[in-house]
Amino acid sequence: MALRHAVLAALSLGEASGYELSKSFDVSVANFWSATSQQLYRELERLEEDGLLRGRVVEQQRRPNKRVFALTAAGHEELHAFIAQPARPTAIRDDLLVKLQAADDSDLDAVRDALGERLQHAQGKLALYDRLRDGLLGGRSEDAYLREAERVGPYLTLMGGRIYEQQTIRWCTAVLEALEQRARARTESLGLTGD
Amino acid sequence: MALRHAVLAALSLGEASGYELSKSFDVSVANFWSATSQQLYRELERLEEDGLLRGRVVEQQRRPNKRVFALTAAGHEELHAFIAQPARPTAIRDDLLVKLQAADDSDLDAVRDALGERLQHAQGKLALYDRLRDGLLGGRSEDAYLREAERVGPYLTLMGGRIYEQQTIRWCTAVLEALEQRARARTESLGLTGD
DNA sequence: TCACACATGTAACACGTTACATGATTTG
DNA sequence: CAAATCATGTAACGTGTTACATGTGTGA
Repeated sequence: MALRHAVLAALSLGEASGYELSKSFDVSVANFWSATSQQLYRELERLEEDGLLRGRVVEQQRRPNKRVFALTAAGHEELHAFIAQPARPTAIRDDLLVKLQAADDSDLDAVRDALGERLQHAQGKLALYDRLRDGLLGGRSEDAYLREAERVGPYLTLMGGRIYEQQTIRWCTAVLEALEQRARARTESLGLTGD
Repeated sequence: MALRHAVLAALSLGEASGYELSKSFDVSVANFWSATSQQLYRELERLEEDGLLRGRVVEQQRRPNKRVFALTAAGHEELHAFIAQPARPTAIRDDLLVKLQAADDSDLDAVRDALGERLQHAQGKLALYDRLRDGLLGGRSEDAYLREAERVGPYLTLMGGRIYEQQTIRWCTAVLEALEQRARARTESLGLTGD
């Protein structure tokens, strides 16, 4: 029951179609949960079967019809119950960390590449989050927004994502620097290592 | 092929039994990948079948025998290949963010509890990582360690975990404060919101 | 003596990924 | 005219979680 609640959370802000959800759950956009469109279509079916969502077909001109889903009362209840229930710690699982953990000196170039890619990706996401943030704030200050807005969740999760990407950028930069220093030190003392 | 490489990475530093691995892959200890012991035993079987590991039984007095696994040459090759291969962005999936995203004012207490728990957990992990760090450094400075140590991966992933927990602590604290300010503002202006 | 650490596993199920399929409309 | 966007799905497979099972030795 994991994606389930993420979908309910997304729909708690308003109805959406599977396709629309698949946009905001995309790995390179998501700020609180990610999933493929295939997962979403499957989960939406189940949620409707279980009575937590209701879908209706919206006919469109010049593009395919879509099915738009909205929470039912049961769906809202389920969400409140989920929020109240104790959470377990989140698992760390990151390919980049595995690579770094296992790398020896012969892997240095590959690891540097991987770190560079991650760095770029984090910078892109940070820029995206900043744009989303400006959109949410709409000219108001953060303080004013937090006082006045009806729902502060989306803003606070966005800030979570923002801090996460900032930290990723700092870490990648530091690790790249450490690896370069090490590489320099190694070439300067050729053959004198490992004694 | 995800856990697979994490296990190979862990064993690249030296042989270990399933039980020993299950300790370091525990959610509340892991700094680069987490998994349950059940997953590990299953994966170790497969890795041995595929010739990437070799296991041998170590007989012990006063406790059950254990099977200790070590990388084969093929295992090392597989690791190098994995490190060289391009990585895809990591998915964000966090129950706490889902809760925050979905929360309305009636959920505030539950969300505060969840944030408090996460905060405590992060503080515990940070303290643990600091102890592990001291152990790795063994009195040397970070600079010296990065120059002299044979493998810097474990230290750098540990620093990744450390930064991650520090950032979590900062974020939780900021969110808790924002929620409290909001709660105060709400009770002061009863009934005047929403216009 | 009761709980916890050590040590390994099976079985069933839930969740996530990848590949494939279809077809209209808009943009370059 | 090709590519991207809109829109929904099926099938097969790989990964992760939960519950259960077993038995010894150590410390409170």
